[in-house]
Amino acid sequence: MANIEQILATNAWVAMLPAEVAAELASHAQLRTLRDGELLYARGDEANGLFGVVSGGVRISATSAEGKEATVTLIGPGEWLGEISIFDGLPRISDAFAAGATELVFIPRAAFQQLLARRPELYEPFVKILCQKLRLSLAFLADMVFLPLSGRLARRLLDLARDYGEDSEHGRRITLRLPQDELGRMMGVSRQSISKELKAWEAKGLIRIAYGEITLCDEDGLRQLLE
Amino acid sequence: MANIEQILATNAWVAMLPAEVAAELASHAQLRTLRDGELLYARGDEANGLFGVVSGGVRISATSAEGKEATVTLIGPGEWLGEISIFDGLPRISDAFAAGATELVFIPRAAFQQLLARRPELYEPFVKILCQKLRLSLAFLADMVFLPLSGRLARRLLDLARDYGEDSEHGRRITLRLPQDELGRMMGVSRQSISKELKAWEAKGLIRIAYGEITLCDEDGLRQLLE
DNA sequence: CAAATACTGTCAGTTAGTTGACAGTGTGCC
DNA sequence: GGCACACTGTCAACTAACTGACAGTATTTG
Repeated sequence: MANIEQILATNAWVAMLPAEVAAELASHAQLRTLRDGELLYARGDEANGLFGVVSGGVRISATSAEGKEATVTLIGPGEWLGEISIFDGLPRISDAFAAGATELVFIPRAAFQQLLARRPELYEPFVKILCQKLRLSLAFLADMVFLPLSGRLARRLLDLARDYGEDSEHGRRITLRLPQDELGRMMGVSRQSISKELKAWEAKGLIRIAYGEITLCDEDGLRQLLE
Repeated sequence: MANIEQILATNAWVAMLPAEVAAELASHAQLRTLRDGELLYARGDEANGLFGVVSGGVRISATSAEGKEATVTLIGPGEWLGEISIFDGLPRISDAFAAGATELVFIPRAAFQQLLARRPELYEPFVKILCQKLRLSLAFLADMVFLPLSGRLARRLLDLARDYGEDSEHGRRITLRLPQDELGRMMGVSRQSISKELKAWEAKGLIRIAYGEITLCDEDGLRQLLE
């Protein structure tokens, strides 16, 4: 239990809370682990609780009527997921899968709700998270309409490099396993379109492509593609 | 002042609140009116407060680097706008214009924040509104990726007919002024594409087209376009 | 080690949607 | 009534992205 409290304390959002509220939150939290690709929840599931990523990651995705998949976003260490259904009580809107071996903290809905009623300070950080996600999704919508694939892809790679990158010999390397068909699912385009775009950038020296791996050599050059 | 309290009381979200909290909210609210097309706020503005639509409507839109406009959503009577910036304190992310002559209630940010601290019951309805908007925007994103224009347009017309429709001789008429170039801005496509699609539907008897006005004759037929 | 699997590159043919142009029609206003 | 303006319909030329196919390379597994 002390373990969970320490884990939660490292979270930027929880750190905003008064110590005793954080402790109370920790007392209801459980640890969960998932193997790569394991389903955490599916669209339409009842809201069972709130998850915080400790290590690994969670891929949030949607599935079309014909079975095509689109990756909406990746949730990394220190981030939360599942808040929407917790607050409004409606079913999950997306699917969530582990991206790599993943550790999570889980806070059951009932415990969270009771805590929320007793400790309204809890609203503040989680409302900020909701706002952040709303801003991100509106920005993404605007990009969908205004930017061609090249711009959207450049933005996504820059974001991934910031959140999941490490500096290497030739530039910032994205440490995620990132096959081009997964990038296609993130951007809502075909694998072939991604391949063509990346290949053109490699020829210009903007990036380096390896097997399931991308390194950004010229981040400013990529930023110019956003206009 | 009693006037504003009555107006607020008709709002579904405010009705969820204890009477004295609603009264306190009303005591800080002001009435504002806008002419058609008038700017309420612009992207990048400081968050000055929260708005509730009493009559008329507000068009939330985004502008690209090249000056193209996209309509993100319409906010109608009984709905709120501007919550994101109120909760997180960051600048406005979109532009907001009056769609037709519009009456609003305005709650200044400072008053709302103080009230929120004193009356945490206020969080509940507004968090639900945030959740609803997040769900809508995720659903719209999924449609963008999965559905062709025909499906997205059918969905939008059905939604508009539900929110702004009246039953008429030939079916459900959308009472908004709805020129095809505005529909194009809503869907992120050109006016010509909208015209072509609507014309094809009219030929099949699904809709009737008039000057700035659309009537849905066969809503089930339109729903089939969503698969 | 070989075999299986995962990933990348590329091509040809097709399609959905774009822009720009222009004609025609409906509405509101002096 | 007639003019200005807003809105609709349609065309041709173009482009981005799709699908399906196939070859080639890297990595993992038995």
